[in-house]
Amino acid sequence: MDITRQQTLADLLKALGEYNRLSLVYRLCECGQPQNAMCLCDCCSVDSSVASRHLKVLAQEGVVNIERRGRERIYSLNRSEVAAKLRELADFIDGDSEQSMQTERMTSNV
Amino acid sequence: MDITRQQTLADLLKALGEYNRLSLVYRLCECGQPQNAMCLCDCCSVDSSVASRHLKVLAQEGVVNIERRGRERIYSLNRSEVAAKLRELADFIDGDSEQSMQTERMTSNV
DNA sequence: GCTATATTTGCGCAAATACGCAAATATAGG
DNA sequence: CCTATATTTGCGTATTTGCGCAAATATAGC
Repeated sequence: MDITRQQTLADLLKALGEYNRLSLVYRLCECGQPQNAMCLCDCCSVDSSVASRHLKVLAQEGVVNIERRGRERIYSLNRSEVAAKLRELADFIDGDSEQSMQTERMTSNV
Repeated sequence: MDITRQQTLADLLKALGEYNRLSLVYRLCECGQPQNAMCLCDCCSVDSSVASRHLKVLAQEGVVNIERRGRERIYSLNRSEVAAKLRELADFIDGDSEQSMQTERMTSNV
């Protein structure tokens, strides 16, 4: 496995793995439409500066897109991309590749 | 969304979102069979104590199972469970539920 | 019991991280 | 230009986190 890809994936998971950031993602997911930061920062009751920083992290990892509209930033979820990456990892762990089949039942080979 | 579940999911993602811990998961995934900690700690070239702690975190989050065998601990991946949780999140983000369809194309409603 | 191996735990340290506040910046709208 | 609103940035702080080393613990095998 590519070391860089592994690091990139770890960064994505880390970005999603913080409670308030995950809350932002959930919020964007549930409300179904792009939101500005003021609106988003309600959902995790933190200072707007904190929300801004969290959203920046999410943007850096490609989780959200930013669209400038006047003095606002409109954030939208990168639904398909993020979902695809998560599924890719799930597939790898699941062992759709060869290595799982010889294992799943071999754990009792003591 | 349940706050506790959200926190649990965040914890899982955080556990996976650290480079060396993700390396351990990859290693367990690729070698296809359970491993002890000595063997695993090679893959991320850290002290065995560090590997032990990382594996403990992964075990707490249900990523790996521990089986005691003599003085060794044999770690195995909880493949299906972890993959299922990742897919669940992917599905949620993807928006298999109602809210996505009105959105995907509405992001251009400026 | 003694020794060797595997793992865990205590400790300290350095770096990263999340946070809030206040100031700075950007821009809409008068 | 002035004001109001939205966002970012600088700064200080408290907490968390990853790490290595050494000591402690557990167990296999003699």
